[in-house]
Amino acid sequence: MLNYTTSEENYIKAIYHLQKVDGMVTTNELAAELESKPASITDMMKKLKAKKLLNYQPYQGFRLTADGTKVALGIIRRHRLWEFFLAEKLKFTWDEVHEVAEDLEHVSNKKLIDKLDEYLGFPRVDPHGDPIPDANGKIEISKKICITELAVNTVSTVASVSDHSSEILELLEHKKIAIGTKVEVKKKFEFDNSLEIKINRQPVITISEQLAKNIFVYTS
Amino acid sequence: MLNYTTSEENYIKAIYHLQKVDGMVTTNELAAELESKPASITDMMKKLKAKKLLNYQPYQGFRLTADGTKVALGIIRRHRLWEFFLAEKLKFTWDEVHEVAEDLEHVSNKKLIDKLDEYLGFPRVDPHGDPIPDANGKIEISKKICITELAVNTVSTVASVSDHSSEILELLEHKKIAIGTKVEVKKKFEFDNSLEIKINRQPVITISEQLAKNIFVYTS
DNA sequence: AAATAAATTTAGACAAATCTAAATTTATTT
DNA sequence: AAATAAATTTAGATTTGTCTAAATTTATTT
Ligand SMILES: [Mn+2]
Ligand SMILES: [Mn+2]
Ligand SMILES: [Mn+2]
Ligand SMILES: [Mn+2]
Repeated sequence: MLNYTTSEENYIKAIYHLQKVDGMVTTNELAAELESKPASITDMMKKLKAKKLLNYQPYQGFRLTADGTKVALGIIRRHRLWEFFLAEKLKFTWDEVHEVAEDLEHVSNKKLIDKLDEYLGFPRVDPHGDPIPDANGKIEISKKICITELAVNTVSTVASVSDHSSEILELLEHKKIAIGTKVEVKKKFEFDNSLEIKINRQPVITISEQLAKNIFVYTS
Repeated sequence: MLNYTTSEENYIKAIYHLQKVDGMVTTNELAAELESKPASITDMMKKLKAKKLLNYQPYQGFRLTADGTKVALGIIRRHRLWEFFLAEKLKFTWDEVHEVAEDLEHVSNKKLIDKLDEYLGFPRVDPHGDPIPDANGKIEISKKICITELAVNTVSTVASVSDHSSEILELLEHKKIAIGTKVEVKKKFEFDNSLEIKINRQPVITISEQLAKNIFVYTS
C-alpha cells in the first residue's frame, strides 16, 4: 500500500463520507465540505484520478474506485481507533476526540495501528458509535434507524449519535443517554415531534425533535 | 505557543541535538544530519531567524534562542513520550520505537501530550534511557559516564544506551543488560579494551569495547 | 431554442520546501 | 600575502497545494 499526503488523505476521506449519502460527489459539494475552493478540488481530482483512486470525468462528478475506497477505510480506521484510544485511555470527552484524531489519523504506520487495535481490544465502534474498519478494511455496517422511526413500546439500543458537539453531549449526559443505552419510545407527539422515552426501569423522559433526530438505534 | 511545520520542527530538533555536542552548529553539519543540502539549510535558517527561534549571522553558524530551545524541548517531549508509549503499552521493541515516534512527535496538541504523560505515569526516561522533558519543558539531566570510565568494583546502574539499533538490542538482551540493570566492572583489559562485568550475583560476563562505548551509567 | 444562471475547469499567480549550479566569503596553505 | 580550498550563500528552477479571475460547459428559464 502506497503512502499519501495529509492533503490527499483529507480529500479521499471527505469523498468517502460524501458519497455514502450521494453516490456521486460534485466539485462544489467537496469544496464546501473541505472549506476550500472549487478550483483546488479540480486540481486534486486530476491527481487522484492519475493515481487510480478516483473515477472522474470533467463536469461529471466523481467517486472513489475500489482502491480509493480501501485507502479511505484505512484512514477512517486510524481516525476511529485514535478516537477510541483518546476516550477510553486518556479520558477525553466525546466532543474532544475528533479534532485530535484529525491529526493522528495521518500517521499511517501499519504496525502502529494494528498494535493499537490489539491494545484497545479490537473495539468495534468509536466513541460516537461509528464502526471501526478492521485491519483488512472490512467495516461492519449495522442496520440502524433514527429513534424517531422506532416503533412505540419496542426496546432497542442506542447505536450512534450523528452530531458530535459538546452541546449535544451535555444534553445526552444530563438525560443519561449514551451509546449502548437501552431505550424504548413510549409516546410520540405530533405537535412538536417530541418523544417520551424510557431508559431501563426509570421514569419516562422527554426528548425534543432536534435531539431525537441525532439518535440512532439498532434495528434488531 | 505557536505551531510549526513538520519541516521546521525537524530542523529545530536536529539543531538542538547537534548543539549539545558542539555549542555552535554549522550549515554543512546540519545538512549532513538531515540528509539534505547546504542551500536548503541556509533557506530554513533565515526563516527560523525571522521567527526568533535562532541566533544566526551569515557564515557564522547558528544556535537556538531561548524560545527555540523551548520549542525543541516540546518536540523531544512528544517524541520520547510516544517512544515510551510504544514500548510500554504496544510492546514495540526498543529499536522500532524511534521511527514511529518521528511521525507522532509532530502532532502537537498540548492536551493530548499532557494527558498521555499522565496516562503513562509521568515517565522520566524513554526506552533508551534518555530523559523526558516535563510539561514546562524542564529536562532532568542526570550525570552519566560511559561504563568504560566506571571505577572497578563500583556498583552502578545502566542509565542509557546511545546506539538504538536492533543489533545492539539483540546483544544487550542476550547479555541481560537493560536500562536500570545494576552493573559492576570487575576487570578492564588493555589489549582490546574489553571489560568483565558482573550483573547482580551472576557470574562475570565479557563485553567488547564497541559495546561498552554505548553503555552509560549513573555516577552516584 | 435562445438566453440566462450555475457549476466546473483552466490560466496564471503565490507560498513552502526543496534542489543544482554559480557566486561569494572564510579558512588554510604555500 | 597570494593562492588555493572549503564552507556558505545566492540565483534560479521545481513540486505541491492553494488561490483568484476568466473561460467554458452544463443546467434551467423564459
Ligand atoms: Mn471523528
Ligand atoms: Mn467518530
Ligand atoms: Mn528516538
Ligand atoms: Mn529515545
